[in-house]
Amino acid sequence: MGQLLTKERIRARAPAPVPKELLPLGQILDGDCIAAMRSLPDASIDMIFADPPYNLQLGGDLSRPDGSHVDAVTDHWDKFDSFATYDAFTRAWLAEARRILKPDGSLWVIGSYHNIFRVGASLQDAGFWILNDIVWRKANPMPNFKGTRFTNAHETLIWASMGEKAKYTFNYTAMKTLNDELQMRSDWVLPICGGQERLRKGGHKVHPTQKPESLLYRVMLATTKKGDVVLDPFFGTGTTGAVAKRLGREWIGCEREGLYRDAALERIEAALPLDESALKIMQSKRAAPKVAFGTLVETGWIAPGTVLTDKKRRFSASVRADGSLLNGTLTGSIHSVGAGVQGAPSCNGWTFWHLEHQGGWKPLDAIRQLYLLSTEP
Amino acid sequence: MGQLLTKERIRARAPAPVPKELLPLGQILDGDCIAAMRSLPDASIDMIFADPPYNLQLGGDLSRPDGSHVDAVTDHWDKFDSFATYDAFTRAWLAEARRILKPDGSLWVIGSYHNIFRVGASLQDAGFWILNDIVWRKANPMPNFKGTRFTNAHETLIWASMGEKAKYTFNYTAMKTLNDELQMRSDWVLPICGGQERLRKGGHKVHPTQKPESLLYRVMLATTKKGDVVLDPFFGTGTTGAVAKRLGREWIGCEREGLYRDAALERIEAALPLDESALKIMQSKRAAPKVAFGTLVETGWIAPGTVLTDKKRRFSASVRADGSLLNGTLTGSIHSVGAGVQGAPSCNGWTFWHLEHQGGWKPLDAIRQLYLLSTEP
DNA sequence: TTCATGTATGAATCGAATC
DNA sequence: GGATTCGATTCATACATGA
Repeated sequence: MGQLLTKERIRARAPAPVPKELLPLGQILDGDCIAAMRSLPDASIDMIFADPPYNLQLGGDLSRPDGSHVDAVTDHWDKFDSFATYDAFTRAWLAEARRILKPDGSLWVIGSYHNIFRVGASLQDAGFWILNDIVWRKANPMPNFKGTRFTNAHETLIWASMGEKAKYTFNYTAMKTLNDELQMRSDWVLPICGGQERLRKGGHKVHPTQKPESLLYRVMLATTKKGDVVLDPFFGTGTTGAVAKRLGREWIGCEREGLYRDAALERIEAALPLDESALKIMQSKRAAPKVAFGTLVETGWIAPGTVLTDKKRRFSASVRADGSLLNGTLTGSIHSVGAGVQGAPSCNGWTFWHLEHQGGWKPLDAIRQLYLLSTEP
Repeated sequence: MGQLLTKERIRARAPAPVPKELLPLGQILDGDCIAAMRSLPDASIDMIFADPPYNLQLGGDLSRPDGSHVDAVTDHWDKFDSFATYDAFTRAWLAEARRILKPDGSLWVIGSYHNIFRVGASLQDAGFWILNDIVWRKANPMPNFKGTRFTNAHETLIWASMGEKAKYTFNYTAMKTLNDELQMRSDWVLPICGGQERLRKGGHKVHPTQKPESLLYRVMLATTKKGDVVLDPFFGTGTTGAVAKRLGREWIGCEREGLYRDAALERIEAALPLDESALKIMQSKRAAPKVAFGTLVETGWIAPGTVLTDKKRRFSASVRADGSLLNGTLTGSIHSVGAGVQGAPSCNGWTFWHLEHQGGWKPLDAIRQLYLLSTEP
């Protein structure tokens, strides 16, 4: 078993695989992740999922418009002196990760714009070969309260093999099935972790950055086989372990905070392998195609300056560059200006406003339908 | 003009702005982008949009920091050398970009997983401060034909200011309007460039990676003002120039391929600028002319003695002749009394205090809007 | 029980001008 | 340059409360 010299091993000049009995399966290694990984043998892990500190570098306190306080990530483990310090830390854990991964294993890392560019460059430098970058589009992100930037509504994952020519596992058909018979894309719409799933103690969240199980579910289903060994060097409250158990994968974690370790063990203990019907519930729905009026302006379907009227041509308004309408001194969205000219409390601008199109007088909604048709796969 | 020492410039210790007459507006500079940028004065550009080469194999497009040409990378290239060469090239053009950007200017870069992590890390190292990473989610991407990875369905843009404390332009309200009254998020769904928009010659596309105008439209509408100078160091077939002309922004391009320059000039020549009224965008209150509460009292919009309450009528205060409020022994501005009655550290009196107006219960802000409309030219 | 309403909150690099 | 003042700013979801 496993010690025989198979054709594949000879061709790959790979050493004999490490027997699973020598690995601390189903255990959370205490302490610093680099030291913990050092205790593992070479080429023994099938997949690593890493959620390292993001190095957020937050400024002062932040309040919502209603005056309530935003509970930020201020934990000591997210603090680094400089980019150089963070890079050194990143290179160190990536080197250990590379040593313990099998030649046909793969690496996942998740991050935000604060750290992901540094991590991505470092892992390329270390010899990893990027297979995809995946965008987790959050269905329900925190808004930008001060109106100073775009709402930070996504995080980025990198999926990489051991090298340009290295093999890796990708369950293409499973992904296609999960995505209603269309190829799974590099952008995934998933909700953030909350509700029942969020671990709480005394009314407070146990970990500030607990990841949703749906995210790990898709990662593991896509890029590991049943029985594979998955390592998470930043285990936290054990989402990776819980999902691994549910999907019949082996897991190993590294975590230095005792509070997190305890919560994770309790959680994983309670996790049950999923049956088929439960799997279906985990599937993500495809994002409903939603088109903002501004998109039609940006994409040239409706030119700025176009004059819109209502069906009976009693009212008119002109389109501006940002998709707002102008009627005398009245400006705003298609809905608010539609309401304004009628003196109505509200109005569906999509059906209220009309324009000349191909010889006919059509509601905006008809243009939106045409746009949607043109962008369908 | 422009050479006078204004209050603002003295306070900011900024040098005199560069007169636009000294800039090659509406021109495509021939040659290597680094050399071309070197011909531009310091602190003269409001925004840079850069679409650099994505891949090391496109070695022909690369130059060394000294501007000399890098021979095509052939069979013997080594991965480390290639990344290092690409990084050196990136650092070189970023350094020039930084020199010519105004202190309150901003930088946009677009890339894919092949290069964006290296570019992102380099621009952080150069002192740029990332404001957002933006995901361009392609509505109609190329499928993954071999079924070996996830469909690569997005590209990444980075938007960065000149530094952590630097100012920058963000037309928050215009973006919110463009997105049907919801904050614009960091993930943008836009179609790829095709159909009529795609430049072709003899049945073949002129440029392999022509960007859609809708993408540049959103970038420019969000982060530049009318009349701003936009530079594109990798001009290609001139999408940046065409959109700049349409939106009333000035543009400068750098492009070494004569074929692309010719196609770009022809295309931009044909582009039609939007007229003034269509160009107007929704102004945020920050940018709107300020109205003091006292002005509403002075001009009779709100009579001294009027009683204001909060929305739920828990608190009340009366208006005094000088525009101050009175609540028991508490007196002061609409903001400080609003904060005082709630025991809150701060309060926006404009939205907190309400009064009876034309049969309805309206916030002070609504009266301010009416006043502003009445005074508009 | 169901529905309507109110409140809490999530990896956030979140203000600008004047004194 | 630091402190102070003015006043601009939120989306989706979960859950508790009350009708």
